[in-house]
Amino acid sequence: MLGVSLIPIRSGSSPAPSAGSGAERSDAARNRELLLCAARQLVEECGADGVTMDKLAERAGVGKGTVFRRFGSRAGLMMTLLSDAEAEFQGRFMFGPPPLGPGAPPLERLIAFGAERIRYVMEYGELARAAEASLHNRFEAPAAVLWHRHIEHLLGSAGFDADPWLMAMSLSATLEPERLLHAVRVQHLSPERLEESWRQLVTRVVGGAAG
Amino acid sequence: MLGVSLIPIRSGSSPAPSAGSGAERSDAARNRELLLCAARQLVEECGADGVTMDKLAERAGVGKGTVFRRFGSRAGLMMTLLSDAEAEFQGRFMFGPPPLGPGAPPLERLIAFGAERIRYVMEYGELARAAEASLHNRFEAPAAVLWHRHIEHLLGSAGFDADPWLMAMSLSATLEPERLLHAVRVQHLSPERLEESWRQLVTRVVGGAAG
DNA sequence: AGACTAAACGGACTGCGGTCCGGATATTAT
DNA sequence: ATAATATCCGGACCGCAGTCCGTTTAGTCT
Repeated sequence: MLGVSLIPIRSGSSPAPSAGSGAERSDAARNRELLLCAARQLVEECGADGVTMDKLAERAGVGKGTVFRRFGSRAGLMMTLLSDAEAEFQGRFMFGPPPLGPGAPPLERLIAFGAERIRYVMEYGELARAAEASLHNRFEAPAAVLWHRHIEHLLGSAGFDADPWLMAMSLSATLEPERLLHAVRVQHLSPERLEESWRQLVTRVVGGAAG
Repeated sequence: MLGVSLIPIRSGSSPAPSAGSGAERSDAARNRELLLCAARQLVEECGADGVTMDKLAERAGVGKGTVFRRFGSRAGLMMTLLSDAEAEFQGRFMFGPPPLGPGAPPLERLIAFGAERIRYVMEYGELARAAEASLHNRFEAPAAVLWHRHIEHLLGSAGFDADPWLMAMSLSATLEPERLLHAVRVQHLSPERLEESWRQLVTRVVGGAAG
């Protein structure tokens, strides 16, 4: 097992600086707090899709440049807002109790992973969608890479013998927020039905054999 | 079999008006020709991602409003540019020779469909990606609905007995242009490897059975 | 031909994400 | 305390997709 570090995503509300030489300047820290607070307010008021960088800057009482220096982009802002929930989810499927965490058979872990992911998207879907929107490298995002590796690893453990890397890509595609949100919110499919279909999918992929 | 109409997408370079009372006005027809011609030039020069609506309007010598009246949106423009290739592809998998068209066993048709789709994306991927970008209802686009129904139908014919609608959604997700382009252009996977993984996927999905 | 009308035109305008750089400020060294 | 400096701030600015509405024009009717 590789020594993968947990939570490679942006530090959430924690005050710790990322790296480099000196610590974070006090005004910068203060502004980050203001921005995160204002952002959460705005998400609650307008929904994730209704949050604009201008509104956020105005609400927090800072300049627009400050917003972009802090978060890099709109997607970066959304990732930051998600980071706590994301870290908690990562902890559960990597170190938590079975069937999601280690201890259960790989196929059951895969099934549980999909089910948990669907629930996650039902709760944070808008943020998650916004976090990967327009990002030219949404597939390289640390969280996405981690999920991919996890699925790939479970496929391998379950005895899947043909290109687990690509199969993990296909399975990840099924669980993308945009698709799941559309299925539930527009086409009115129940999350339970999505979970059952995921179960069918992974069971057949792991179990079946193709010449 | 339902009487699905072929090519429900935007009429390409054909001069025919869509419907309604009167025919298309002559200046409108002239401007559409100018716009399509200019658009193809720009795609060749700048790539699909480099085409902006302003550039297009200037190149065609028309106002910006005209561009949007004609195509509705940037995505609409891209769909129009794709319509010929798209119609040809649709014709092939619905009425063409086996194994893609009718006559071959469903599983072989599914395998061929993925392979052809991958080749299609290798050729028109940028346009296809741009055609479904930012569209709030990319999943409702006529072409996407048609593919979905086709896959669903093949799954049913192959004896798949559990929620073919959702399974078709998962399979479609694997074939999305953005993902395939990223796999080939950024991660340098060969199209052949993608095709083989698709073959594994559909074979297992169709063949295996899950309690 | 001349008047009438519905359709098409065009470009100014808005809102957005993102960039840039001159000026302000916190921190450190003296 | 004062000076030096690296960092941060702010908002003007850009390019883009998409909208709006006053103006022009093609087709039609007399």
